[in-house]
Amino acid sequence: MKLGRATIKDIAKALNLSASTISRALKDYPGISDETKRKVKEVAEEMNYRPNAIALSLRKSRSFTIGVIIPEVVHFFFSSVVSGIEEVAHSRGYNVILVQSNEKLDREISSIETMLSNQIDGVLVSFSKETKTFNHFTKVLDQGFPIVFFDRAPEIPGAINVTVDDYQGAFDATTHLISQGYKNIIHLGGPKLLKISTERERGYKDALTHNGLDFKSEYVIPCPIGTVEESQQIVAELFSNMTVRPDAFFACNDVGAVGAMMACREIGLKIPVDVGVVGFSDWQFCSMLEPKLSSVAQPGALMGAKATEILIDIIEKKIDPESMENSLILKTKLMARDSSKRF
Amino acid sequence: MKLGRATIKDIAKALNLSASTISRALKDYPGISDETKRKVKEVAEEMNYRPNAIALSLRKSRSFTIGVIIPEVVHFFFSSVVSGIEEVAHSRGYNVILVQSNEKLDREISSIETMLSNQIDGVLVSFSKETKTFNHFTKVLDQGFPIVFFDRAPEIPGAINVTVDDYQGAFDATTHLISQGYKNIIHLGGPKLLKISTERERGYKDALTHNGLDFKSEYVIPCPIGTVEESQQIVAELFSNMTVRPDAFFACNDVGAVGAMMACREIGLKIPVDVGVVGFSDWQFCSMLEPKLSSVAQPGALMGAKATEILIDIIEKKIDPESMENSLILKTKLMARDSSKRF
DNA sequence: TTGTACGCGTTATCAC
DNA sequence: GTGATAACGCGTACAA
Repeated sequence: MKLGRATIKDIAKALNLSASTISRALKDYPGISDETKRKVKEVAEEMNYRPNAIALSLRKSRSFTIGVIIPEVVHFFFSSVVSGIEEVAHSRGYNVILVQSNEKLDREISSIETMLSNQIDGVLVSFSKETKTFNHFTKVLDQGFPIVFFDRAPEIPGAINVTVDDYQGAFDATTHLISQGYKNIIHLGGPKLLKISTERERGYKDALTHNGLDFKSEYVIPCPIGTVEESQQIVAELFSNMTVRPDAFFACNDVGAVGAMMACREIGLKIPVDVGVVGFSDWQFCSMLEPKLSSVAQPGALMGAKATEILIDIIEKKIDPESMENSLILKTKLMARDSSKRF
Repeated sequence: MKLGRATIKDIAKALNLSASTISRALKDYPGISDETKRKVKEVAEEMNYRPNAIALSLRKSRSFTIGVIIPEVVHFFFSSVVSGIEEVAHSRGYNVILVQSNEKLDREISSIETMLSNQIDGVLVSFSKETKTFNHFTKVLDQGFPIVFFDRAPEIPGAINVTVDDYQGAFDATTHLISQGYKNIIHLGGPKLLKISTERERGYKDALTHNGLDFKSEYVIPCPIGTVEESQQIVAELFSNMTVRPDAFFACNDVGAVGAMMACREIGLKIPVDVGVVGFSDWQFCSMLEPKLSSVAQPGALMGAKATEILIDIIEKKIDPESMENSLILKTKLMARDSSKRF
């Protein structure tokens, strides 16, 4: 009874019954006298018995636990996703085990290993910036282990991916800028390796040509690090060097957009009068800035929720991974605020 | 071999050896021929054997997993803490299982129950705003189950708490405002139930009297909801009603501070010239605002890391919870930025 | 209505 | 050097 870890056996001894009777009584099996059930439950309560989930896992080869591998938690988008994941998992009776890769490939690899060792029922993954090959995923995937990817999803045949429509989001944002009369729109890009970056760039490009504007490759400027300082500096240099003056920025993420806003303010350009700015992700702080930053909202919590539902459905064999649509693309929503509205 | 879940027994059969030999060979026990070891490891690799952590947990009554119960993940401070927790846990060979209470008491209660059921080795807790009684903690604590509280910590005798020095942080912030010449300083308070709120208010009060200013209870204004809109509205009303014009705000959190900034801007007051503002927590966006918001930085990741170290030390009996200091108080750091600097 | 025996995967212990 | 057995906590087919 130490540590309140009373087992079925302990109850059995206390009542002079067999372990199986206790087990059955606790689960209201038919064929156990009400009297016994009552007694058993009473004693169980007294000894504060708690079923041992580990023993159950071992028996059923199921842990009712799902794993989550993300680059980092301290990130508005990812924490939103985790929130959605946790919510759905909890409501369906699953625990969530969380690992950050810290954008490192080796931690990503070792994480799935531990997860498998721990008899995790399935995992949700958004891979690291370092990840270029996917053997560590396909290997376990081929063994029938359920994995659902979200946001940063690999192009593996048969992999199930939940993403947002980055292309459309970027297209909308750029179109919006054009509709507000901006003509020289710079795109501050993200890490080239990630599909989300290339998709956003593609949306930007198509929106331009679709609206009769020229796409100029020198208008796409990568911000590999992803800090405010970086984009602020890049934009500042831009204004001092470029022959044609940019009048708008569509950034791959909100942090980049903030940098652009700061750089503009520094050289005395007014937003949105002189320069328009739109970000991507719609982090909380967008509406706290002055002027309020326009941004493309990604449904983070919804993404987490959807991905989790799919994963658990696969685990519980409610759907067959072979026969399903292998990608779910969620809609983004342009939040047009003061930073890009001239009219 | 289905699902790559080869067991020791499978290897034993394949090699015509006993399970115990395999177990020993895999762990390089003395008294096993090198030849056997080689073969065993080879076959294990081939069958891609992975030790079953669940079986191990059952045997050892240890899961090498710690639980984390927090109000919500989508929160800069808490996600920082989680990051620190995950980091330390990982480096010491522990998994992290995450649950959000969503500020609900009942979810908090059921969470510890599942954790105990899952043979979690110990938990880290920051309780919900709803939590007024602590029986659900003391009950398991008394059974010798390791719990370490962080940030929102209860006043239970013997409970181990890791917090930041809210009092000193508030004292510093208020003193800073005074030193900049502000005289009518309003405190935008947080939820009364939380000790962090009362401590911050106490720090504010003491800083005033310590500097020869009067503390007026009507200058402490609660913001129970905690949204930008709420504090914005409260501050706006303040300016229209109060006889004495406030010239500074020390908010219990950054969101409240932003609301104050917005309200001031709306009625044409310049920050920091007319009004000074300081927040608490130093969220990422503070330095993205215009003017940059001064705030009291709390070491979130460090707090998570420290709490985890203590918890694991207790679990591994490296320290005795009875004989240790039962509270660790981390220092805050005032980040004085443009929103409060007149000189 | 209740008890017995077995297995989930692993390892410590004793035996040969 | 290696094997057999028991035990961790639980559920269940089979017996009584």
